[in-house]
Amino acid sequence: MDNMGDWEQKNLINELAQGLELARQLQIHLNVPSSSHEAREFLVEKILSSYEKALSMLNLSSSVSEPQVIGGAIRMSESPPSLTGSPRSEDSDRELKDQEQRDASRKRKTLPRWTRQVRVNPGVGLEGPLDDGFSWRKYGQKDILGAKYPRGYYRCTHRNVQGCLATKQVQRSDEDPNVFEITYRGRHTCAQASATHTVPAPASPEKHEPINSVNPAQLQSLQPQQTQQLSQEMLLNFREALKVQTENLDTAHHYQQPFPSFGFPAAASTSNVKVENQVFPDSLIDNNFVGSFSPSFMSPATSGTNYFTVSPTGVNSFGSVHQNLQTSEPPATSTKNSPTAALDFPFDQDFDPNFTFGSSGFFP
DNA sequence: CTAATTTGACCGGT
DNA sequence: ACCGGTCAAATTAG
Repeated sequence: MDNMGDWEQKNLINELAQGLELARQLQIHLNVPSSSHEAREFLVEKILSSYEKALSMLNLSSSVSEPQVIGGAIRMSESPPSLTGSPRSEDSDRELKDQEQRDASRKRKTLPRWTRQVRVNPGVGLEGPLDDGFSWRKYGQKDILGAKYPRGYYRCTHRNVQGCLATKQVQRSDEDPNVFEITYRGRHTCAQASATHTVPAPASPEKHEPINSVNPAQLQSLQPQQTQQLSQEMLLNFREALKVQTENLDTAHHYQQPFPSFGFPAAASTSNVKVENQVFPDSLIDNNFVGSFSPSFMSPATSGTNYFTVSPTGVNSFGSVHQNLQTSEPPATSTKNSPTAALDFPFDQDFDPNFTFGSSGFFP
């Protein structure tokens, strides 16, 4: 438990320390009226980058779901690692489609799935969910029985290109238009830096390598053995550093997940994270399934939803407040329309981008 | 023009 | 058969 962990640990400490230092600088900048917006934003970007990397290193993936499996039964559509689009015939002729790629690979069981309940504040100017920079593309919408609002289905934009299997579902609460349930499923395997992640790499006159662009080949060749297993002290320190309070909520059964969700835009007041179903890697070949460090600081006995509340000390409002929330009824266009909310969250379970450090990159 | 969304049908598990 | 999830043609947006 300490072989390659040291290296990761070191990097993580370094990353967090860097984030801390950057945050201090940002604080200083905030007190100085002569500081430019660019400088501040730059610092924010750097901080974000640091924390994101740290989180990636932490490789959030819980193990040991519950004794009782919550009807997982998630069928995966065909997602062959190769070939192009498969023009499947549809409604007209169902005779010809049978055995082909329909059943391509059914080894996929249940993907890890976790749900966040987001509550947005209507009072603030820009309410509405955040956009973490992931590119989502809506591919469906369904009316759910018993729910007033339909559920939107989103998938990663780069699924066809890179085979990113990440999807999410967004459902609005029945009565509170400010509460959304976002269920994420699968992990991003694509290069997902888009929105406000543009680390310009200030002073590194060495090489000019693409920082954000990740080669799919690189991603695929990433060995799923590099992020995991940190000492408990590490995690504790990390958690304390983020000043995250974890409170136990009721709700029947859901495993807790160490998601130190800090720094949401002012809109998101509370984020509720609950893991519905966690699956251990079946064959370890699919994605970067690594996971399984056991977060011992979380009380395993308390099975329930956990709220991560960010203490309003100093950490808040990171990221950009892009919103994509439309809550209105079109006049009378088509049959039935429904509000669509697109939410995004900055964290995944584990993501291992290239290890190119933005600025203070040191390499072994 | 391309790309994303809309929307009804289809599919598979329960 | 029902219900949730997905596909893809049609439509709309950029």
